[in-house]
Amino acid sequence: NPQPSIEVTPDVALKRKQLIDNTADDPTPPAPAKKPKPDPEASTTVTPKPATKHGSIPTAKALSVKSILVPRGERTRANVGQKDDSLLRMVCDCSLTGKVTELHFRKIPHSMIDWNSAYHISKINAWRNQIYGRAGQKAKSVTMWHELEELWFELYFHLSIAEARSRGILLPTAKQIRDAFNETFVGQVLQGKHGDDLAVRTERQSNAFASKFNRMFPQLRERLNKCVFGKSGDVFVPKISFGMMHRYKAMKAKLAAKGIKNKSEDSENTEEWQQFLAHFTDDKDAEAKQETKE
DNA sequence: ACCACAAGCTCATCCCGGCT
DNA sequence: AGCCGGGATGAGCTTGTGGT
Repeated sequence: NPQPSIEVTPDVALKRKQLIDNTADDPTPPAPAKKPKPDPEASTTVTPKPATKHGSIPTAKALSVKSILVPRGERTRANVGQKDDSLLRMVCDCSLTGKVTELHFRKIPHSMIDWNSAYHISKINAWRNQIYGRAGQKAKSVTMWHELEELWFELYFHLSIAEARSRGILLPTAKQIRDAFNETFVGQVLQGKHGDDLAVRTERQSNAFASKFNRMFPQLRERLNKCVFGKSGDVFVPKISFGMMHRYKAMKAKLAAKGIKNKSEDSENTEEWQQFLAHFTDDKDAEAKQETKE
């Protein structure tokens, strides 16, 4: 998969380093180039407005003046084995000016497109779907996971582990966990990164919930499984309040500030962590204060 | 329940026209 | 020419779905 030689000045080359990977005419799958993942705190709900923003808070002007290229007609997609050159262009109306713009698929030279190649078809659809999506013609909507929701998962494991160490418990079913989660979050208005109010939380459905749940904190899950192995008892579902989540978040921040390696998954042995957990659930007063502060 | 993949989201960069 | 601002575009990631 040789890089094409593109003549550019060094600084341009630098700026383009990402782009070069995919301006390549070579239409074979590129090697999965990894890059450090950004702060995953993002949590937004799909809105009909265009999602593109800069890091800073967008000005009212920027929001209201935004124009969108709206593709004409229904969503259509390319299918393997069905040649259709018309899918390589999209006629769009500019939502502001009404100007007509025709966008063209550029990823693969048209003469090289193999309509029997699943990879090529997928590239064409990725391009088309991106344009549809920007115009608000979504195929599905997504509610990003909020930091507090992820903290909930983390606490679920920590509290269950602590409980399993003190007595025999039975792990709840996926549905029981989800019900507890939804009971906590549904109807809540959480705040985004910039303190903005997000849309009211709605129920997380079983498949999506399980999908997320199973991806989170594999080490903690493993530890919990070890803790309950060979024992039995009542089903235990920890009760997790927003006050607990906030205090847990604060504690993590404190540890991080002290330079303590703060993968909570590894932190069971730190003294502070032990102490924190010990007073975590019975410290109702502190919690009540926390909650009223919100 | 798990896995593969489609679709969504954010961010960075490219691109281009207008202005100085 | 160089700067600026905003639209266009793609990468790289997350989330949700559907088949098995």
